[in-house]
Amino acid sequence: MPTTEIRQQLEFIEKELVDEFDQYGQLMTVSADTTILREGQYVKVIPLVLKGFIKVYISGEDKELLLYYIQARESCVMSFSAGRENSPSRIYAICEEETTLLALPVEQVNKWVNKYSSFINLLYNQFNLRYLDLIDTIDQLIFKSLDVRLYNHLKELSRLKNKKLIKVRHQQLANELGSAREVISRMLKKLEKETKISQHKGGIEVF
Amino acid sequence: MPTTEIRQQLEFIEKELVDEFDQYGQLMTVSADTTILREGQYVKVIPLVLKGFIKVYISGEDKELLLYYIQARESCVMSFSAGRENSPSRIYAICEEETTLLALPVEQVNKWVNKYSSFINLLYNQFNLRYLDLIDTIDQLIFKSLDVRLYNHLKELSRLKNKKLIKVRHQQLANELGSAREVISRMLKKLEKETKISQHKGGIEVF
DNA sequence: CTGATTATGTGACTCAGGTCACCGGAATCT
DNA sequence: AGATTCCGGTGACCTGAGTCACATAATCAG
Repeated sequence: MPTTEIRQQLEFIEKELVDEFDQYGQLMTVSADTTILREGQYVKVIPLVLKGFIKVYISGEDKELLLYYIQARESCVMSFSAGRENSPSRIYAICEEETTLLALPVEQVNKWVNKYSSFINLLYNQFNLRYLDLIDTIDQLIFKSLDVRLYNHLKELSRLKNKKLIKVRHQQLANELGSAREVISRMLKKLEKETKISQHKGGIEVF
Repeated sequence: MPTTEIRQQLEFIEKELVDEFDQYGQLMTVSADTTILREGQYVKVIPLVLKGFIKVYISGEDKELLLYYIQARESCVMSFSAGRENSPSRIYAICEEETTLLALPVEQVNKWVNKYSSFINLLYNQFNLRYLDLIDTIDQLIFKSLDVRLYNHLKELSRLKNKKLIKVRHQQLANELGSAREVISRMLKKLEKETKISQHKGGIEVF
């Protein structure tokens, strides 16, 4: 990713700060299906996603649950506060597609917070986003039935990848929703009958 | 609550900042069973709890779910970022007991963030706490069965009120866990059989 | 093309937890 | 004291969703 393109991506951040990003941050490209953070690990960088996205989830024995996605121009601020407190991660983070991100060292971020007033706005904004994501996840878990959750998830995937046709295994959907494959297959059929989606060999189409 | 006592409570915050709290913050005592924030409302102050605690929950049609408690010396930072973004609250906040808190105006907090470096640590710390609370809630919802959740909740209540004997209605426990009264009654019986708790007229005793 | 792997479909069963209807006792009211 | 309301207990039943055991497809490697 050429520097000019990055600058363009980050035009919502003041120029001097982007200069510092250049100097202290590490630009990295993560290949598809790479786990970048595991439960129990300690974080010392905060990622700023430039291209692609990061999927964040929790995992228990033989089951997992999607928490949220971090998209381009967003950041995993929670890893930041965890890093500062030196508390281990409770979550897993994986890049499903090739993803470009800027890894910013926690100590530098600390300094920037004091130096650039716009930066702190960015952080708060991100805190708020994540918080709302989690609230939404909880809301769906407790108030919505699985078919609704599945449909919402498909819409989210469609939005995220900016495609109508989603190429994804039933098993993966099951994992993301903390359910079982057979159940998802059945629900997909049901959603198809309700003409909310349609399945063909290419993938699932969301209406 | 006399000023000296408040100072004592806040000794972990630098003196000059507490002076500013004095000047700009509003000390208030909220009587028991008062809702201080509803879904859809906009927040313009951030509360710092001095005594008692705030219960935070979400509510759907005919069902609700406890998210977390805000104890003494903690703050509802999420309302802070929401206030800044001017996004409406997704949660409800209620004081079940008489609670003393210091209401700090969002604009002032913004200034203090730049002025007092220790303050920002406090904020991050709180962000992290809330984040972990939510993750834990989700974790329990998806990975634990109701009896375990109930037991954990009772332990939490016991810890929070610093009492072995908890005076609480079955109906309220049901609300907090997003379940039904009959179910909770049954589970309490079960927990009693397993000698994890015992019920008498005074309330529930947690071992 | 063929056999092997991987993905999906489906019926039968189980089970946690929610719902309903109702009861009896405790507390509160008048 | 008698009535009323609140709270907890209990059995019968229902339902969403997970599990098991297979049956088909679809895809892939050689």
